[in-house]
Amino acid sequence: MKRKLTLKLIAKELDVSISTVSKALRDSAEISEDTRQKIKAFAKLYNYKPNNIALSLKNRKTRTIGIIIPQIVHHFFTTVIRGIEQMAREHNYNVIITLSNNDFDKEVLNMELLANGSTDGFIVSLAKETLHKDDFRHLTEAIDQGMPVVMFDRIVDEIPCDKVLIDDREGAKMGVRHLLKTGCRKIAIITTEDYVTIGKLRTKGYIEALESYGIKVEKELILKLDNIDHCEGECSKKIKNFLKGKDIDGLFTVNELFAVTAAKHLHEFGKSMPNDVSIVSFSDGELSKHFIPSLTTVSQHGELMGRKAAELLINKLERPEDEVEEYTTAYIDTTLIERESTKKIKK
Amino acid sequence: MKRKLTLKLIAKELDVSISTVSKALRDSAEISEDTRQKIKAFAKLYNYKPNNIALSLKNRKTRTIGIIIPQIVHHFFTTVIRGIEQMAREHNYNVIITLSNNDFDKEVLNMELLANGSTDGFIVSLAKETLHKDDFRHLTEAIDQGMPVVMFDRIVDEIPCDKVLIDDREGAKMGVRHLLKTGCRKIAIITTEDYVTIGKLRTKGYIEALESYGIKVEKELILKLDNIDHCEGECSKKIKNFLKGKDIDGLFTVNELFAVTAAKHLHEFGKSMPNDVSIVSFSDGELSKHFIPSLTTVSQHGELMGRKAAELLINKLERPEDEVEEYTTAYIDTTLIERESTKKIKK
DNA sequence: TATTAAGAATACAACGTTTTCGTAGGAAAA
DNA sequence: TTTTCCTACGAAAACGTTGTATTCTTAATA
Repeated sequence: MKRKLTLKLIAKELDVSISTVSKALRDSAEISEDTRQKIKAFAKLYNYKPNNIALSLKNRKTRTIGIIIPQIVHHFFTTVIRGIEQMAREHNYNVIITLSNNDFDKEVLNMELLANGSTDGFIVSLAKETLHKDDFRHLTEAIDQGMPVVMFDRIVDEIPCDKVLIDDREGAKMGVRHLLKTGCRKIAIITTEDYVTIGKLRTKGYIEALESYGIKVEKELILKLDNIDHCEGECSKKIKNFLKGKDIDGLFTVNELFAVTAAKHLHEFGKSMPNDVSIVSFSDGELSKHFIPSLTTVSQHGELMGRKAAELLINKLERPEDEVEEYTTAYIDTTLIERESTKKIKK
Repeated sequence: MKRKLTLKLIAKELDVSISTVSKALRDSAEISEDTRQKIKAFAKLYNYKPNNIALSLKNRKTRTIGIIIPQIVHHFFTTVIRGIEQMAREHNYNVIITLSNNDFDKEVLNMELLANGSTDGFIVSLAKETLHKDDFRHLTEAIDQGMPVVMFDRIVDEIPCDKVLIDDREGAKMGVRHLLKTGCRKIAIITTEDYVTIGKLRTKGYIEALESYGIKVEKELILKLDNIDHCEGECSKKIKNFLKGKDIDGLFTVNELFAVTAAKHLHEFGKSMPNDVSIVSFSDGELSKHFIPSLTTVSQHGELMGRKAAELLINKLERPEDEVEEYTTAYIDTTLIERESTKKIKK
């Protein structure tokens, strides 16, 4: 197991000083053409690569972005990560990903860990438990220490930092209006409890869409569930009970899982889609695409979101010292993707 | 923006030397009880945390594991990552994830990047292009430099390192035998070209299962496709043509996407599942669970795989210098998950 | 009283870089 | 011959740690 090549070793080998090697490799004019070539040839031959850790220490910069997210198994997050990765790569940054598993303590731990030298800044989507606890000291602390933070998706308004959001209200509105345009008039929604921001906003969009058509919002057509990562047992049962006997012709759900679970139960009740009930779901995933019938969705563009978040962070990281603090909140538009779970719009 | 607290700053503030601070914080007996308490109190008050970068440089250890995978959007990989994360956390290691996007150059780049000080070792699943190119210098180089490498899933035999594999042959065999047990006799397989190891092995398992039932393997019941990340257009068409007019009663596929695409076409052909055709798929994902009918799958336990890979790597990282090199290949068993796409076994 | 031992703190080197400053030696100018 | 100015290189500091070696007190011993 040979040791990694360092400037020191090259210096010793070629009988010059470390500084000379360093300068030669960085093409400094201080070093004669001859020596420079000799050193570069040697370095290339033995495949010298500077040690990033040493560079980080020296520069007090790591060129690394830390991502802190609740769950990687969500397709949405994976697309966001891809977006961040892309943008980071384009600007020569690396990316470290850590998972909070929706656990507050782990989120705090992860941040502290990364804050101690491993990253220049953070891109964060908060754990559910954190939102519940309403405790954001780990975030404010990082910010106080001069670490830029960008929050996305699961954010909290009070924290002074850049934010990237899906335009949830507008998206839900668009989705529900699509149901309305295709002729649905009795539209239910399956959403999350209000403490989950996105659920709240999407519910709002649903209500606004109905109102814009002059349709009265009926409480018993709204089902609020805990936002969990699977929808079996209890959750599935609630949906079943909610749908049973309801004479709806449209259904809007805030995520894919609610949609397919509902579809299953509707199927059991002998209802067909889209003829008896049309479905539109907020979504990020593969499920809707491959489901039979494939689901019309309000698509979230996680990749764009990631790119935007990374862009904001990198801007902050590279702004001159004396620039005034200023925080942006960016909204990522959603797109309606028409598939088989809704009828064609009547012309 | 206040600067991060360092030993030096504490030393200056308390008017002692840096060494004293360092030692006090590490509870060295060299420092008097008094001074120790004073320093620890100060450090705690101002929330001192040692700088990991400096530690890494000093110790020539980062306590970080680098994961290099083709795609994070695959549910399978996300479960593997979770397993690695878990095990790493338990042993006080961090995890850095980078994506190759199935691109050879990016894989090489990523490895070089991480190899230059950022990680102590690697857990790798090779990019498709890398397998195609048959060029593994980046791996052997890392290994030569004393960086332990563990390969999983997409491996290559020649590289001297630990490996973790799904028992693909056995898994496929189990899946196909399940079809046989439920009464299927004319079973097709949709698999990948042989250069993808897992496809090859799963095809082998399929053949062995048939043979164990004394059923002749028919070439026209085997469809080999390029292993791609989506199955639309060309790929979907091939499957359609393959299925058209075939009088099969069972279908085994090496991944979920092939399965649902096939299911769609069978649906179009008016065939019902599982009555006309039963389906078993190798799988890792959510799709099978929520598909209608839900798919019987050979499940892969990515989390276990991740845990095992991390365990092997950490073992290598922490073994004494003089221990003999020895490479393990671990197999992770698969489990058959019965769902609605197959009939009940006749007693 | 002089020597030693202990206890308590500090100095220093090292990890691998980059960069600022310094200087040796030679050529050109005075 | 002396002075000046390049050219080409090297020494040293710094980033934040830690471990070894060293120094400085003070108290105990001969």
